[in-house]
Amino acid sequence: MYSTPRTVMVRTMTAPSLTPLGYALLGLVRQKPRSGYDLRRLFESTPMAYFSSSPGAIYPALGRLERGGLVVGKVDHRQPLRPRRVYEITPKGFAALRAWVTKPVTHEGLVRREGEVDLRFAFLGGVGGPAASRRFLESLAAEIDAEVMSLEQHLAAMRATATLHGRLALESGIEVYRARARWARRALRHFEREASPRGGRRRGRKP
Amino acid sequence: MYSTPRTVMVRTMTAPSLTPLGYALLGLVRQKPRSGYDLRRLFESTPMAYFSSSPGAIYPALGRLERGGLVVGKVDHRQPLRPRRVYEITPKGFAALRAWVTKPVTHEGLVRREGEVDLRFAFLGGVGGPAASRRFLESLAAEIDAEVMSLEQHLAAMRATATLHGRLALESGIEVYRARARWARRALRHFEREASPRGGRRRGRKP
DNA sequence: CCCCCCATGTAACATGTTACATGATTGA
DNA sequence: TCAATCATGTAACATGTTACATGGGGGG
Repeated sequence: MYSTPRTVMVRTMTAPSLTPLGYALLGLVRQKPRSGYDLRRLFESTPMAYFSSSPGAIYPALGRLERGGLVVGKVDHRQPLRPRRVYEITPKGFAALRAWVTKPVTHEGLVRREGEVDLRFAFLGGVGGPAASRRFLESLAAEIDAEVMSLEQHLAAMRATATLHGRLALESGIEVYRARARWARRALRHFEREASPRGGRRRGRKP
Repeated sequence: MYSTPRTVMVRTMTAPSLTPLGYALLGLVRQKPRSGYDLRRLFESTPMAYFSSSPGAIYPALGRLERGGLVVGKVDHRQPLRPRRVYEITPKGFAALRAWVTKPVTHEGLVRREGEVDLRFAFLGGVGGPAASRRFLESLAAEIDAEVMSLEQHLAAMRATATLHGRLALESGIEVYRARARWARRALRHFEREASPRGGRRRGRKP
């Protein structure tokens, strides 16, 4: 039914494969050191509200990142209030973030896990150069095109049988993907100017 | 931090509040009686692939629906193969589905829980009349407009400070919402023709 | 005196993921 | 006999949700 991998031996030593929340925290901590409370407010007051600001999600997730060696927490006593634990990213954490952010967009990543693509792109600025952005946007546009074609075939096939609402819902999905493809191709132009492989101005790499 | 409801006494006897998967199964079983295996194939081979086809998700979820009295499973021995459990929706299940599908779109439902809105609309055809579709699409368009305005304010506020990638990611989100609003207003026209409160042709209500 | 803000955490619970188990029939 | 298809299920595990706990400082 679902693809059953025959190879079970590999046991990739590397990627511990975080949850979306884990990567979100990692990417935000890379931008600048932040406490759990900082992150909670961020999830409350910005478009990142896709993630829950609940302490029962964030504090355990930060603990996992720290146990995995991807961030380190340092206690900050300077405030008169209760001491804060401020987290910074480690080289290992930076490597994990870059690996996640720079991998090409897949069908799976586009269709399941909503929001992941945008999040990866938003963090790409800090960890990859313009070439990485180009690769990302090109693979995104290609995956979207494939998905749109697949959805259009479905729409044509169901045209006779399905209900009005079913067809309309599918058309909504198609148009959302079309809008994203247009955005990807427009964004691509921002990175094509600086196409020289090593020259030109480049964006910062590390914080 | 998050809104703490003061009223704890209510304990609404009614809505057991299913997960998205629970509602998806309920809506599909309403269309016609289906087995767990039917539903798995559906999640594999259609744009509903947003949901996992894994048996470890679907069979327990069907069991919960049945224990809650929202569906009933009947064993089908007609096939020469292993007997199938075919589920049908109950009146209670139909009521729960209609309650979920007809409630107005909220900010929460639009921004968190991706895909919920489209799913609710797709199922609305079977359980509500054109007036319900109109109400749904109008509340959806209004919520999207509000969200777009909020995102645009954020974009303007971050214009100076944020990175190129952050701004572009936000623009992607805005354009996706705009595409959805255009769709909602176009879909609305499908239901405004038959605007007479009780007359005109009407869509089927029950299976 | 009480409540709100800052700030961190934990416990119980429900759910989805991954992997495994079972079992009959059909076709190579 | 082996593999594939039909068809249902369970067990271990990680994670998010909800609600509760704690504790100091400032303002009305």
